[in-house]
Amino acid sequence: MGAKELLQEHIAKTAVLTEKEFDYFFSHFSPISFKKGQTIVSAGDHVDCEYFVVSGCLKAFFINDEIKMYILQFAMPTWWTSDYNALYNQTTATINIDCITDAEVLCLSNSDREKLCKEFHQVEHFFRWRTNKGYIASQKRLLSFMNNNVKKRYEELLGLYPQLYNLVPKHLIAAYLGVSRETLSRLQAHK
Amino acid sequence: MGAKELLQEHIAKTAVLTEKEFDYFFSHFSPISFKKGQTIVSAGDHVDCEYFVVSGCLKAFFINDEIKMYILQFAMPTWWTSDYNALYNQTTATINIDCITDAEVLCLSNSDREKLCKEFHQVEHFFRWRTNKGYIASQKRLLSFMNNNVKKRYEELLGLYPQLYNLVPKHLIAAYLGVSRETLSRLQAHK
DNA sequence: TTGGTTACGTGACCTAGATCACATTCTTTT
DNA sequence: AAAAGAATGTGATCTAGGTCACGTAACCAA
Repeated sequence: MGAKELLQEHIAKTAVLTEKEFDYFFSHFSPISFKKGQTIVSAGDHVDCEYFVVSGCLKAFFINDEIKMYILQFAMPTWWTSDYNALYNQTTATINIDCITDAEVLCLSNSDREKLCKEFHQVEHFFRWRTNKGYIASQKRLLSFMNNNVKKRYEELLGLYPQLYNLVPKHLIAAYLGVSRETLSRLQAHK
Repeated sequence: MGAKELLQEHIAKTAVLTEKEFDYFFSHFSPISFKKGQTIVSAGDHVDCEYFVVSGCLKAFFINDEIKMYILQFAMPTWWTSDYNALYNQTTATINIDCITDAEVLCLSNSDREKLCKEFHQVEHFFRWRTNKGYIASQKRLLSFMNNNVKKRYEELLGLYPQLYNLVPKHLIAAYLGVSRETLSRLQAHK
């Protein structure tokens, strides 16, 4: 499936757009291809776009004291990612986004999103629901953080996204779970 | 300021509604008063409404193993709260909401929200932005959880909401920070 | 193919914060 | 104002997970 069809199918789940409206909507997106390891957003950058993942896997992460990395999100096909704090508040990025694998994304600028939201009630509806889901997922993750130990959080993650196990290196999974790679490694040993 | 004016001023920051439109919008809200300690939502309940806080302070919390409490949110005037997971996915509540102080809220049903969003593009716009802010705040809190020790998180919280220090008991602040009350108490001792 | 970089495993030790136990104060209720 | 119940402080101990150190295996790139 092409990028356009993927986006169309994705949007259709929550918003109703005519073929013509969707074409217009889609015309605001720019496709970009990245190689494994390439950087999309660096801390300190001005952030102007958000990204819809068509293929591959990205990570959005925070680096503390130039040493420790915490992964906020693994972004897989049909997921959206950006530094939303920077994007909405017009500040520079505090997080980084790069490619765990080769990836194709569709890029939508902040101003185009706002324009499209204004022009089409259904587009505004779509983005409300998308953010809603993100908010609910984020609350769940926060709760899991407070309530569960590493082992449970690891099992929970693999339960939700089994493909991660083979797709991303273990030390990145550790960085998502907020533990050291050594601790994660020991978990697997004792099963 | 009355409940109506508070809501009107709150909405006006992100959405433009005529006086008449706002009156209609407001007619879907039911005011309710609660006493300190009263429960608004219990885990297991069917959740039908979300709540706009007019006065007082609520807490939204999760109870684990009937023992430990984790506070997801302190809800103060102009904040919205509910079990959004239950509300949007039509499942029963997994979290509880009750009153830390006497409180007045405005209650909006899920179906009325969706109806109003459909009827007024501006209302949909408002709810998109509200959720957006919530999402960004939730991401920040998650990051703070991974990145900071208890002391820093405590200072961060009091920096953002100084009024909490006198308003809510320390063991609830501990439950928000995800630490034991003893640890929080010791933090204060050593300054 | 070989040398360098990145990923992963594992032992030894350390520390932030949890848990348990009990004392003290502050609030309600009567 | 007294009694009961919350909220808080603080010592003694315990433990999940971090840190450091080192070894091995896998994956490139030249």
